[in-house]
Amino acid sequence: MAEENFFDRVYEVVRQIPAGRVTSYGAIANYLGTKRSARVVGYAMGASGAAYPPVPAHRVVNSQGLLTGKFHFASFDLMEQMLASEGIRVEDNKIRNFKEAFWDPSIELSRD
DNA sequence: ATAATGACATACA
DNA sequence: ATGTATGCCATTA
Repeated sequence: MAEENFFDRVYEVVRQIPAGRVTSYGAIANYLGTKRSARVVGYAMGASGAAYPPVPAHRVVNSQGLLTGKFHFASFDLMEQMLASEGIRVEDNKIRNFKEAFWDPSIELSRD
């Protein structure tokens, strides 16, 4: 078994994302202290399919609010479908109210 | 151990 | 604003 410690960190944070909110890979990486490893966060998401409990990877987008990982889901529409189902407005693979729906772990999880 | 890849981010033209 | 280029960190081959 590989050291999924880092992945576990990512999963744990992503799991704390409340419904109707989204965050960016960089924000998660920043919260973990490895803000440079935003790519690794995305990589961890790819392995999230083998993680349990499953993580709401659909709530994780890039800094532009773009659904870059939708092509990695079971179905392309699945990601935006989930987001739309939680109140997230998605237009052209991008989150419209991204600024409103953005959820920063380093802030939200930092409130005592 | 080295090289290549990747669901990102930032900088520059 | 858009496209190209480079950097970063962890995983896989």
